[in-house]
Amino acid sequence: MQDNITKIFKAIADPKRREIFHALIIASSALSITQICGQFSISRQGVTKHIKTLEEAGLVTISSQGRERFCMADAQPLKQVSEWMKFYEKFWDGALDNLGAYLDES
Amino acid sequence: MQDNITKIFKAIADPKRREIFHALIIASSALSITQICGQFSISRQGVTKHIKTLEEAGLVTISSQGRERFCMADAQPLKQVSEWMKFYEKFWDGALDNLGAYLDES
DNA sequence: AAATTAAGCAACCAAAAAGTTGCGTAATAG
DNA sequence: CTATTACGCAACTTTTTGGTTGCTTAATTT
Repeated sequence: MQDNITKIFKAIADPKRREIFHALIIASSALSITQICGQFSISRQGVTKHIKTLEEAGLVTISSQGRERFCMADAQPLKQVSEWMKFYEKFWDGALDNLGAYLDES
Repeated sequence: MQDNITKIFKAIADPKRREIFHALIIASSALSITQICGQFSISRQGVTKHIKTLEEAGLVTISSQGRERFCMADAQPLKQVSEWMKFYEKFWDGALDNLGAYLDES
């Protein structure tokens, strides 16, 4: 499909997916699909699709128990985003000065 | 359209746009649309559209000079991404321990 | 055993996104 | 003045995305 970091970026680019991810992060336990549905105004299948996207990005892990599928957020992949951004931080504010710093270190 | 941070996320979610942004960041001067085109295998209009998306996210600023439009990257909006991520950093590695830290500070 | 519940799958739909081509126009070069 | 260049605009195509509904299956309840 697309490379890993693109999957992560795309996953968090959607506001509803960010909401779902957030809900899972702050949940005290893993949540089933139905439990997640309860918090949002979209259909179960809609939620399922978002969860799948998040899962493929590694931002959600799922463990099946009986007929239920419990979802847990995993923030780890966001490290990759952080890594990606590290390069560009040099260019925040007073781009020219920091560009100098960048050139120095290379 | 959509809120500001979503625009930023969406802008950088596309790999070609990340490439263009990168090319602009490391360029020693502002680049015209045509100059940017030279580095990528899509049509000029394709580039123009990507530039527009980046511009709307605040990641590119444009100054017109005669018939040319010179583009410059601005990394500043990425700060917002960094801000957004700050919350989730607590949950990297050993989620449980860090969750404790999060609960303490709230 | 029958009814209910949790969820997957597939098909479908509408809107957005990524990209193209064609044409017009204003600035610059010859 | 003419030719060329840099670009915007508009229309159009294809893919992707966000979302839906209907149906099925497998676990649970009652």
